Amino acid sequence: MNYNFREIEAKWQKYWANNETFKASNNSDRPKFYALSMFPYPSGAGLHVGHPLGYIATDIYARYKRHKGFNVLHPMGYDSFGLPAEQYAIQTGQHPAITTETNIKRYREQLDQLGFSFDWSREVRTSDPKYYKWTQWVFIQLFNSWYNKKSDKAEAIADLVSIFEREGNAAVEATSDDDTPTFSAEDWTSFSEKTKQELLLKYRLTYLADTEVNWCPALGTVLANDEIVNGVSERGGHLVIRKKMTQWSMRITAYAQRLLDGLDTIDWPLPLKDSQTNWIGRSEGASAIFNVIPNKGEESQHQIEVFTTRPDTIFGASFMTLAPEHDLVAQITTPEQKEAVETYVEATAKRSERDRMADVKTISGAFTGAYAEHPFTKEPVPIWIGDYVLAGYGTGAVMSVPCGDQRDYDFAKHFNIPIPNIFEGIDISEEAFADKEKTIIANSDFLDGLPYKKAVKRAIFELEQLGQGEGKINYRLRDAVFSRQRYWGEPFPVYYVDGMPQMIADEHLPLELPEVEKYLPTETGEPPLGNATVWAWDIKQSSVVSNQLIDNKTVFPLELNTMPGWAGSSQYFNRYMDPHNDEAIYSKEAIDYWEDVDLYIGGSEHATGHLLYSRFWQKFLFDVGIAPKDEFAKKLINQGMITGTSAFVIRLVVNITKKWEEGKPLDNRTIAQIKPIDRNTFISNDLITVPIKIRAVRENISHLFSDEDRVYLDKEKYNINFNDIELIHTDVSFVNASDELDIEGFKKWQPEYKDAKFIKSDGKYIVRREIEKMSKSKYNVVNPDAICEEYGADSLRLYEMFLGPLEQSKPWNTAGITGVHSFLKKLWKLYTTIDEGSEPSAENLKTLHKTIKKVEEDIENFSFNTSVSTFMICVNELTAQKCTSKAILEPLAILVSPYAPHIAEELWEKLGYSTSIAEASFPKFEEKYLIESSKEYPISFNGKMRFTMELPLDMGKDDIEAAVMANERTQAQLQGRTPKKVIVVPGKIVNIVG
RNA sequence: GCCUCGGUGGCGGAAUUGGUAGACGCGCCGGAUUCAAAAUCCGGUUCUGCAAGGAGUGUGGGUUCGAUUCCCACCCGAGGUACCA
Repeated sequence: MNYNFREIEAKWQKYWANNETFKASNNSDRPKFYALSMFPYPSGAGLHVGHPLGYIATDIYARYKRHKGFNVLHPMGYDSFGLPAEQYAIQTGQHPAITTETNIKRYREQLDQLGFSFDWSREVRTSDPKYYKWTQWVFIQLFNSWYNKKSDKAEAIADLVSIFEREGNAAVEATSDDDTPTFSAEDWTSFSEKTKQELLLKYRLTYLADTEVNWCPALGTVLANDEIVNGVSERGGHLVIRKKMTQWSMRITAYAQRLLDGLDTIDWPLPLKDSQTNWIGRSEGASAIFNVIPNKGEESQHQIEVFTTRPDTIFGASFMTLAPEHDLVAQITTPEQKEAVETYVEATAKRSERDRMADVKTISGAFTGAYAEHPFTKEPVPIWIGDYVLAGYGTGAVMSVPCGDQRDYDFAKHFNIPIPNIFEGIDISEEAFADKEKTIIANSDFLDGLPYKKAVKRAIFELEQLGQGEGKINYRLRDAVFSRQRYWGEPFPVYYVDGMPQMIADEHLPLELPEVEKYLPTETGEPPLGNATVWAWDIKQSSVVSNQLIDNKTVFPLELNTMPGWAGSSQYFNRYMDPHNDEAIYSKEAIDYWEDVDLYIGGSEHATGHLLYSRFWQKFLFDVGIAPKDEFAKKLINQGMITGTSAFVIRLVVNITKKWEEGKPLDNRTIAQIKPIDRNTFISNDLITVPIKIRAVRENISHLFSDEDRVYLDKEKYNINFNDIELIHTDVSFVNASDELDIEGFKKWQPEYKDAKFIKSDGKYIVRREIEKMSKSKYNVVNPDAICEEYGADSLRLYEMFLGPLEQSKPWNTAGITGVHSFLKKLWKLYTTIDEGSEPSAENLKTLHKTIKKVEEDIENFSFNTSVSTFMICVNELTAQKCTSKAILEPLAILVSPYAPHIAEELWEKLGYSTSIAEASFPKFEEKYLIESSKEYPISFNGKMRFTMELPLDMGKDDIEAAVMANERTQAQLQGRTPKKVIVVPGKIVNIVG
C-alpha cells in the first residue's frame, strides 16, 4: 500500500479533535510545560507559508515535551481587533465582527490542516467581549494604582488618598506628572472633588493627558510616524498637523528601571534585549539650570533646565539650543530676532519628527537674541533654537558643548559660534572629541586636570552647591499613549462626570462595543464611537442608554476612544491558563500551576511593542498580587522571516526624442508629435543585463511598432533610449522553477496586459527575481494550502524546518519539497513488513541510537533543520540494512512523531497500538550501542588531511605514530623528508609536521 | 553613525569543546527500468588538472602542530535604531 497522506492526515486530525488528545489539565502530577506561539491577527489574506514556521517549531517542542512526560499547555487564539477589518468596514459597510469571524474560520481551517497539537478548548479572541472584559478590568486596576518609588511597586490609589489626607504629598515619592504641585493635608481636604480627581490623575498608572499627535484633519484621525510621508498622509496625501489631544496614557515610565533589570533574568535573544534596552534608553548624567539674563526693561527671571550626560564638559558650553517648540522660545526672543525665530519655528512645525531626526546633513537654527548666564563662569551664553533638539526628549533644551559633541560642533561651525577647547592635549580643529576614556579636562576652573569620571562627580557636586542642578538618571522611554480614534478596539470602561473620568464598576463589565452607522470619524472630528446613538452611561440602572438621555446627573457620556492593538495582547498568555473564567481574569489555582510561559516563539518585529508592554502589564499584575511571576516568559525565540521570491516583468520605457536639427530648435508642436512611450512591451530579463543584446533589441524592435510609429525608429532623426525600464510585480504562480513566464497566464491576469508584447530570448520570457518580504501586494505569497494538497502537512512541516535554522530569515522556494516528501515515502516503505520477533542487528541498533541522541540534542537546542537530515540518514541506513525489526521501528516512529505527527500515528497503529502516539515515552538513548573498536584516523600533513587509516581505538599514542609512519602513503607524502613533529590525538587525528 | 545578525558549492544549508570542510536535500550530469512518460532505483557532482597533485569557507593579517570555528583590521549584505544630549 502506498503512502496515502491525504487519507492519513484527515483521519488523524479527526481523531485528535474527537478524542481531545491535546487538551491540557490544570492539575496533574506531571511537571508542567507551557509552550506558546504568538497568536496571529486573522487577516483576510489567510495564512501564508511564513506564518506556520514558528507554530511548527513550537508544536514540535510541545509534542516532544509530551513524550518526555510533561503536562503540556499549547494553546492558540486570535489577536482579532485591528485596523484592516476596520478599513474594510469603512469601504464596504460590513461589520468588522463579521469579517473577523470569516477570517478566523479560514485561519482555523488552515491551522487544522497542519496538524498542530493545540488545545483548542482554550482558544481566546481579543475581540470577544468575554475576553475584553478582562482587558477593561486590567485597565481599571491600572487606573486605581499609583507607583510608590519607596516600595518600588504599584500600590492602591486609595492608600495614596489616605496619605494625602494625613500629610499632603510633600513626602510622597511617586512617579507622577512633572507639573504636580506640592500640597498639605489641609490643602487636600479643602480641594473640590474635581481638583482632587485632577491631582490623582497625575499619579494614576493610566491617566488622561494632553499629548502631541500627528493629526490629519481630512482623515479625522491620528497617524503614526510611518503613515506620514513628506509631511502628508501616506493614504491620500492629506495635510498633517501636530496637535495636542487629550488621550489616555500608560505610565510605563514608572517601570523603566525594572523593565531594564528584568532583562537579565530572562532567556531572550540578545538582539531583542538590546532593542528593549535602547528603547528604554537609560542615561546617567545631571540636570543643570541656566538662568536667562533678562532682556532690557524686563523683570521676569526665566530658567532653562537642561539634561546632560557630560556635566564634566560644562565649561565648554558656548551656547544653548532649545527645541523650536520649547515653551520659553516666545518669551525670551528679543524683538530684533522675533521675525527670524518665528519663521524658523513655523518651518520646523511643518517637518515631521521623523524628518527632523533622519536629516543629519542639513544644519539649521535661529538665534533668539537672548542670553543665559553660565552657572560657573557667569558669562553670557547665547540661546539658539535648532530642530536637532527634540521637544519630547529630556527637557527639550541642551547646553551645547561644541568641542565635545559632533552635532554641537557642526552647529557652531555653521553659525560661527566660538568652540572653546576644554580638553588637555586634544586637537579639535577638525572635529569634536567625544572619547570619555581619554578625557582630561582643561580650561575649566575647578575641573582642570580631572579625568572624565572624577570631573563628572565634581561638576555635579558644584552644581548642587549652587542649587543649580543635580545628578539625574534620564530615560528615553515615554509614557505610552493608549487612546485610538478607532472603532474596532476595546471600549474604555469610562464615563465622564464634570469632565472627570469615572470607571464603570467591575460587575458591569464588559462594556460592549456599540453599533454604529458608519465606521468613520464624525463630522465634528470625534472618533467613530461618536456615531453611536446609544452610548451613554446610566449610573442608576448601571447600563448603556441612549445619548439623548444624557443629563449629567444620572446619565453621562461614555469615552469615545478605544484601546490600541497591544491592549488585548498584553495579558493573553495568562488568560489561556483559565480562559473561560467569568469570575476572575483567571483563578489563582490556574496561574499558580502554570505560572509562566516556558517557551514563547514569535517574530522579532514585536520587540518593542507587544513584548515591552506585556512585560509592563505583567510587572503591574505581579505588584498587585495577581500574577506570581514578574516576567511572563522564561525563554523566547524569534523565528526568522520567510521571505518571498518576487517575480518581475520588465516593461520597456522607450524614450523617443527627436534629434536636434541644427538651427531649428524643437518647437512645442514637434515635441507634441513625438510619440508617447510604448507602455506595453516587456523585455526578457537576460537581455537587459547584457548591453550588446540591448543593441540587438533596438534593431529587432521595429516590428513591435505600428507603421505609424516606425518612423520614430529612424536612427538619423530620433534618439531612442532603451535604458529606462520599469519593474512590475507579476504573480509568482505564473513563473516556473527556471524563471520562465507563463505568457498566456500573465496576459489573462489583468486586463491591461491583454495585448502585451514580449521580447523573448530563445523563445522564452525570463522574469527578474528578487527576495522581498512576503506580501499580497508583491504577488509573491505562497499559500500552504496548495502544498498540503500536493504533498501533505507532514511534508510541509518537515520542509519548513529543513529550510534552515529557525532564527534565520530565508527565502521560500518550493523546489526542495520533493526531497522531504520522498523521505516520508521511504519511511513508510520501511514499515511494510514489521517483524515482531526479530532481533535487531548491532547495525540497526547503532543507527537507531545515533538518531535518538542527535534528535534529542537537536530539539533541546531548537536545531530542527538538522534533525530532519538525521531522519533521512537514519531511514537511508535502515533501508540499506533491510531492517524489519519492531524493536527498531517502534522507537523510530516516536522520534519522528513531533515533526511528522500524522504519518507517525498511522505507523503507530500499524505497529499494533490502538491509542495515540502522542503520549508514548520518548526512546532512551543508550551509549553502549555506539561503542566502536576502531576508528578511521585522518592522517594530515601540516594540517591538511591526505588519507585515512583504520586503527584500533585502544591503540596508544606511540603505536599509532609507529603504524602511521610505517604506512607507505606516509612515506609517499614525505618524499624522503624527516618529519619535525608528529601530533597524535588518540581517537581524533594524526598530524605530521615537516 | 551606532547596535545586532550574517557572508561556506549552481541553490537551501551541515560541520558538538579548535581536529577528515561541503553531511542531508534540491538542481544538474550519466545510467537502469519503461513502447513512452510519471514514479522508482544506481552512480557522479567545490574549483582546477588527463592524472598525480594543488587550491579552497567575504578580504588581509595573527595565534596554533592544526582555524569555517579564537584574536585584530577591513569589505559586503540584512534588520533595528537615531540629531537621545
